[in-house]
Amino acid sequence: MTEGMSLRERKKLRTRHRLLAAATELFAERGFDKVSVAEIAEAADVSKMTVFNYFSGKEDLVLAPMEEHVGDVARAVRDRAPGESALAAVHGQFLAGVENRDPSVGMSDAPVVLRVRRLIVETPALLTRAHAFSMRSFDLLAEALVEEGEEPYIARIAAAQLIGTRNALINANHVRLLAGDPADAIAPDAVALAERGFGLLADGLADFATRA
Amino acid sequence: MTEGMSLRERKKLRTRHRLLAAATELFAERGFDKVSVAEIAEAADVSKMTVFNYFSGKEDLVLAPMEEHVGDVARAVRDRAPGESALAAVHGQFLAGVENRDPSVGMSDAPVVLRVRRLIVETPALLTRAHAFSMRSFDLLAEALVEEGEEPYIARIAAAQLIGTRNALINANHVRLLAGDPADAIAPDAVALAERGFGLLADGLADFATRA
DNA sequence: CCAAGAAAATATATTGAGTCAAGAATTAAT
DNA sequence: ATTAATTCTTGACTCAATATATTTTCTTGG
Repeated sequence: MTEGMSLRERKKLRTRHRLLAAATELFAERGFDKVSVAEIAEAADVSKMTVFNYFSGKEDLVLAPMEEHVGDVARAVRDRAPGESALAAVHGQFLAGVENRDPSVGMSDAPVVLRVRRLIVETPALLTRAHAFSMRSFDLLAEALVEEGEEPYIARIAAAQLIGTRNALINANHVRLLAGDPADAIAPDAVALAERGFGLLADGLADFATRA
Repeated sequence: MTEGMSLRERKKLRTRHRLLAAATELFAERGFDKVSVAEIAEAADVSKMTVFNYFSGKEDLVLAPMEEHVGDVARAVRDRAPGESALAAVHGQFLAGVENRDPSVGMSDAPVVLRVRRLIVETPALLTRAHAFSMRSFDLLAEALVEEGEEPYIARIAAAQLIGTRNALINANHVRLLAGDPADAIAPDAVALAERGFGLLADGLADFATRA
């Protein structure tokens, strides 16, 4: 696993893991805001500055793993089969994630995932940062659509609709997981809600919530 | 305008305006991050703590005026005519804003508005905070839809689609205004793009960006 | 009109996140 | 092995934000 790495690189990786472990431990114990970066540095036996060298902010000590998924949606659209619409690609990628119980679509009930998730929802700074990832996800999707020849402004509108829908679906999963439901119990509902949510997008909101 | 206010209240309002003016001035001159709150306090002839007494953070010195509009969309939906859909209400409210050259839909080319807008887009901290307002806007809209009897998860999905579309339209306006186009020049395009964007939502994305 | 009480502004101190310039350690090249 | 280039680490610093105590300013009942 670490072969082909220089001493420097191996050390770096170990330090990174020490920092993540120390931070998660302390945050889970006392909450995000009640732990200072200095304490984390001390627990991982490095200087405060080194923490910022490895992570671009205190928030990233929690959210770094999530960052790898910002390109998922755009990739799904780029890689879609001939004849498939962007919406179908996004829908399909979501369903695959549900099937795999993937944390990136809010479908893992692993204790460590839930603990981190709980930490995120009850910490405004983390929610904000998580939202920034979603923004990035949106940008990448819009870019992918533009590269396919869609008009930029239209691409951005469609991307907003697709990402917004997906986020709402992920959120619904989080709500249920944090309420204590096991992933296996909510998976069928997640699939059904996705059908309706993306269905709304496919068929239109024209008559939605029409006042009596 | 200020009748019915005690001397204290009038003074308070004036101090608030002094602070906003001083902050905007300094930020425009040297950039958000290069100005300290202490300097703003000094320029407005007030103590540092008073700044935090009037505004909940440095960011609000720029974004406070925007906060008043977080409820606009939800209100438009609540107040819509019988027979009108939620989408039509949001669309209508947007068109009205375009017509009035309202900054809240990105349609004012007043120099001071443009300066603030430029400041926001080039300052990550401000973008983040602005995004939080949009989040609030979304929550309020979802709430309004739930109160009308829509299922909560569906309401949140629809709200995400509506707010996302609207934000993308507003963004398009900002891009063009910052490129130097006058509001009168972009208004017709804004109306046309809204037609297409909300049209996408009304008629569905089913065939959008289908791969050849 | 004035004195007592309420509200607001100020001065000052503390905490904690994030930046910077300079030095220490690792790697690569001669 | 010596040196040069690169990368890591650090201590000292800046600044936002909070907390506390003191002073100034406004209101109001007698």
